[in-house]
Amino acid sequence: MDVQIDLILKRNQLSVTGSRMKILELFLESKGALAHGDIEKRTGEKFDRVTVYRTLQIFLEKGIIHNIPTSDNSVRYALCTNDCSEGHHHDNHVHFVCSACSNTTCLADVMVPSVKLPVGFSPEESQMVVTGICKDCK
Amino acid sequence: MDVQIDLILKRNQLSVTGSRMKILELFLESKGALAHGDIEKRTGEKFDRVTVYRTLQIFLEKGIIHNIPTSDNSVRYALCTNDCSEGHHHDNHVHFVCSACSNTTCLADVMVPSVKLPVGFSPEESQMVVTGICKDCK
DNA sequence: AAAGTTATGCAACTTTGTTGCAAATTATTT
DNA sequence: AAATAATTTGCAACAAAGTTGCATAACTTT
Ligand SMILES: [Mn+2]
Ligand SMILES: [Mn+2]
Ligand SMILES: [Zn+2]
Ligand SMILES: [Zn+2]
Repeated sequence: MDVQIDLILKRNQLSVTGSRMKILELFLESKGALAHGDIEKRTGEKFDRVTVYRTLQIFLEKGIIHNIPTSDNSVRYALCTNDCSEGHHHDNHVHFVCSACSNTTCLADVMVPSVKLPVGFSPEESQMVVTGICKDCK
Repeated sequence: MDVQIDLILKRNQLSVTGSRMKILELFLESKGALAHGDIEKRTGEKFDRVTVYRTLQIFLEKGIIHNIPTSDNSVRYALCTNDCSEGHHHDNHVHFVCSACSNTTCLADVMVPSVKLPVGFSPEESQMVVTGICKDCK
């Protein structure tokens, strides 16, 4: 695990620091997505709030995590599956938000379907969020 | 216009007040979606921030407006096309966010396609957001 | 081990959203 | 049309979320 964490950080030209290791570890352990608040809780107030913000920010830029669109004003992040790189994300899978446990899951095997847009609109990226009951809550 | 506004408010058992009329008017005029900030700007600081929050809140509950999922932490609202009622929205159309002008458009004619989920997941509602270049910016 | 580089934590601040309550406005009744 | 009842508004005070500059601490390179 520690080796993997080290590898991911170095691959992205990030210096290996306590907060980055710990936060990356959280993402690797966690099945679903994490909000800023989750991370603060699970790190046990060990790191400054500003550090958490900055770490998430740089992980996002580097393509280590991606964020997930939501209807409320919460911001959630999940680990990128693979081959995402600086500025180029390829996590075009569907996200599932459970209305019971409110966990957010990356459905890595479910691709976002393409839709036919009205004339004049040219798509760049599509995101899809499905709410409902997850497999742990049914 | 004024008659229409009056009608919508009364149909939803809302008392007809200055702020509600004005904010509803903004939605009727505007082609795209509005964020809380847009509304504050366009009303010209005429109403208290709290009033705007509460008005949006009740419009949402009544099914007069719906909110649109975004990847950043912004909250955007758009007028419901029709037949949405208290607690029951039926705006299952695709939303388009322009990366040039950053306007958000309801693609009322484009339905959100359904996807096949892994076993154990039961869907309730699906939302889809497409980013790209809109017809005004191409 | 020392120097150079980068990240962290603190403080101070801005923005965003919430709550209680008295005054004002709107709806209803007489 | 005036009085009463019900609802909404704005203010104040607060809480939560996010940002920025800068000195210190930690990490990396030599
Ligand atoms: Mn994902
Ligand atoms: Mn819409
Ligand atoms: Zn669940
Ligand atoms: Zn545009």
